[in-house]
Amino acid sequence: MKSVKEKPTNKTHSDQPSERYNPKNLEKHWQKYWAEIGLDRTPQPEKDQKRFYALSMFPYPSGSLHMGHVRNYVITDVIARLHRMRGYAVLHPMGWDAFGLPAENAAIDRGIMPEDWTNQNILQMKSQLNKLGLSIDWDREQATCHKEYYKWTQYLFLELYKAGLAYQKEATVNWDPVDQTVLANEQVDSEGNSWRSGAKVEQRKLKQWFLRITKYSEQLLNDLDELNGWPDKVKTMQANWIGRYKGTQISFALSINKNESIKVFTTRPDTLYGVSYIAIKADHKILDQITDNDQIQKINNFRHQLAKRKAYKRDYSDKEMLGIKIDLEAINPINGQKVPIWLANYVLAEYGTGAVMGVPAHDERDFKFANKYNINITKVIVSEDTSDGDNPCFTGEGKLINSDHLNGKDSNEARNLIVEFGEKDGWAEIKQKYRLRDWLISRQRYWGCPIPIIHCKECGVVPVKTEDLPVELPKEIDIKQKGESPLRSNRNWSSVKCPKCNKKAIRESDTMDTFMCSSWYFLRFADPTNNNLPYSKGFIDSWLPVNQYVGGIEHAILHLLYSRFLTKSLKDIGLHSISEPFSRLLTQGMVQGITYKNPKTGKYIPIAKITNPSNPTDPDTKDHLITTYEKMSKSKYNGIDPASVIDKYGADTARMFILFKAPPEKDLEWNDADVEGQYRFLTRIWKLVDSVCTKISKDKDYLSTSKSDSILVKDLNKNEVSVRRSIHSAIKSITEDLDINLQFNTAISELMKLTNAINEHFDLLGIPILKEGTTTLIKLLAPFAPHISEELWQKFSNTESVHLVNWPDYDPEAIISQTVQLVVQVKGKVRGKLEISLNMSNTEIEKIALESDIAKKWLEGSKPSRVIIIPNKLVNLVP
RNA sequence: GGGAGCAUGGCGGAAUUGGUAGACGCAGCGGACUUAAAAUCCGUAGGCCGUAAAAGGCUGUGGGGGUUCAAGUCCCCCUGCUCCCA
Repeated sequence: MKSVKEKPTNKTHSDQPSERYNPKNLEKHWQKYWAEIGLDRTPQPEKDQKRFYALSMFPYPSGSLHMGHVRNYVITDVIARLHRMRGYAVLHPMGWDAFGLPAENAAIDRGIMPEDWTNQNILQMKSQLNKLGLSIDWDREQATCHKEYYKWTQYLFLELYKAGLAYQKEATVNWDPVDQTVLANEQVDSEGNSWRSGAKVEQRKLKQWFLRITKYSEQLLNDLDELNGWPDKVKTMQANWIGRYKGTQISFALSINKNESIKVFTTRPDTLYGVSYIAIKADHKILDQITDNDQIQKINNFRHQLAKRKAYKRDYSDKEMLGIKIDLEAINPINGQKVPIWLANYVLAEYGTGAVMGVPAHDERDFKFANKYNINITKVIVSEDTSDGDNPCFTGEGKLINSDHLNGKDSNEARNLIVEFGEKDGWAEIKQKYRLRDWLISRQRYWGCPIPIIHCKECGVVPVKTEDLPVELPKEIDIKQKGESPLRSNRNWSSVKCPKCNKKAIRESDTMDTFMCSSWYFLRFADPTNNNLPYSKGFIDSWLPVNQYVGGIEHAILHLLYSRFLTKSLKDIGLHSISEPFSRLLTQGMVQGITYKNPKTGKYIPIAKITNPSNPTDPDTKDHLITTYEKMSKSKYNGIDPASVIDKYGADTARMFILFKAPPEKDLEWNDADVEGQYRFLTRIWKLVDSVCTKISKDKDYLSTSKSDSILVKDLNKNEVSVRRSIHSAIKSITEDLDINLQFNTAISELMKLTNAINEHFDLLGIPILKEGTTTLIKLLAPFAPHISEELWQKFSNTESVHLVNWPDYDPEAIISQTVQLVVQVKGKVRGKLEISLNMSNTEIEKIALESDIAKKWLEGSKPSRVIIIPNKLVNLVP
């Protein structure tokens, strides 16, 4: 292995490659060298130096690095390396999203403490990561489970608490009976199952901590417009999640007590004359008006009936509708008619006002409910389209009937009139609502960040004093404890003195949702060792927002929305001045492995058992197998271990493959043959550089005269001009692909084209152009395949790392060709091509085209009626 | 059910945003080197017709229609797939 100082020109002067490409030794060597010169460390930016913050979503330390991680980190590494070469001060850090359930499960299964298990995994993954040659500044590493970090998570929680953004309330929550914990709405799928355990989620009432994200609904929605560097898809998903909608709130007074009213929310006030009942949720506060014991008993029975069903509230659609009529009546404000009030399970408890006006003729759920309980149905809208005239439940818009003085008006007009009248009369109000709910952060688990609160009988909720932070997780813990949080059962830990009155008090035993820990880590990276504050304002304002954030699409809503919320709220608290955390976002696709499945048994077959990949069969049953690409997982036997790929081909090949195979946002199909293709390409570059060095060392003329390498364009031969064009157009397109388009696959294909172009004309090229070509190629390759680039760079007697040299600029003159190909079309069809000189005038082009054999053949002597000319490109003759 | 997106050779994917479809690579085929194989190098390649071979022609970006001198790209309809929300 050569050191940096050795001169490559002293190598064997033979036509044979003097040394074979051996990634294994070479990569280890350069990784060590980069560590020594501190290449990866974030520099103190010089005055006026531009900064660039590249960040991958930090991983959960599961203990093993998978291909999804590799893809993620290689992408940011390419971008980080590019910007370093372009003279930016680059921040490219890494950390660990280290709290969470798997650590507790490991503790339960294997008796290892969550902390030890996590720390071991971090060490292991870090060493795996380092084999990829990622230019990560490990000096800034953070792990959310380390007290140096979670101290500040707690600090931020208290800041939110003081600002009124963290609060506690009794709430119906999603309880996971398997993991014995509460889940956020987002962690429950549409079937009502836990995202983690898969268990059917139950409803329970518990006192829980919430963050008031809804205060920021409007900002979170409106500011999406400013995120030009985000995929539209993610913005749409967030907008839908926040879900702003407009409607009218209408008050229905009670017939027995006009001072009490039920507020309903509707988008269809035009159907107000069609209201035949009011449906309210089973715990609506209007029920306090009921004093009759029989009634109260009836209501309680109904509540029990609902609780037993464990119906998940978002999953009402195909559930049986249940309701009971109660002895209260409401008054329809538009006509003074009395309408019955029903308790109904289809009224969403946490959404809207907890009450709806039942208009069975024009709402499907109301229709279903009214049919079941024989509630009368009044039609008030008729469709103007006669084809759906007989539909008993018409949800569209139309003309009003049975609506007194509004008869004959259309829905839109009627809506406006009713709302206008209601507003004047005081029973209607236009309201903007959001689907977004406050963020439930309480978890009844051990391995999470403790909520720094003390409950005192005298003083109530008391925040832990800042100087007492962090509230550390106790080491002695019975992790297998079920039903109650293990923290609460540890009385040594949970019994404390009240900071205010010094009397006996109890610690909050809930820990925070891990999304809380991961919603601010990108801030800490800018000021990673601050002992007095989570971070200082100056560092945030100068390094953030993150210039390029890269991660999986699965975080499109939760992580990204929470991070935006926290960034905004901490700005309002005054901790920094930025209002959005990530200015540019790339959501990379999955890495999929080839998967063999027996369609009859449904079993997955390991690839090792496939004897004939073109006609795969089940080794046991001999059935023909179906071949697909699916997300890599152990159960499908389709995973590829990054370590084995690096062992065989080197990290550079793995990086090249993963970048070349598909555009970053698309799923990537792992394919061994393509991996070899990338290895071949790197070997081809290796050989090319070797040949150039050999040619130089044999050229006594060149060596003795110490000729300058600068290129005199006028002296170049035709081939040299063409190669020079390839060099400079490669610089142009690769720079644009990396900086603007984030198209790594096309950037690599440009590298291939350049390599091919130099190889093709090799013998006809002078040494200066060969040198320009290969050294430029090496510089352009450097962000993608950093190790081989460094090795090849040093063959040209360079003493500085290739990763510290300037990214090449292209010469616009060099790209221009003096002749261009003119496409000749006749009636829009390509009939031939002509070589013409650059910037020919339209008249000349027309003349040349008309005189050409192509025109003679296809026009058969007739004059074209029209000639369309795109200069330097195309002429279309229309007969 | 609502919303968004996608559909290009045997495969992964390109296409300056309306101007040469299939860049680049993989797999394939033919050849060179080799006793042989691997590796490497050279050539070839959408489909169909045509020819001894060429030349040449037709057709072609899921299907149908439209706008335009010109459509993978824009518009309408249909089919299929994916994602998000119910």
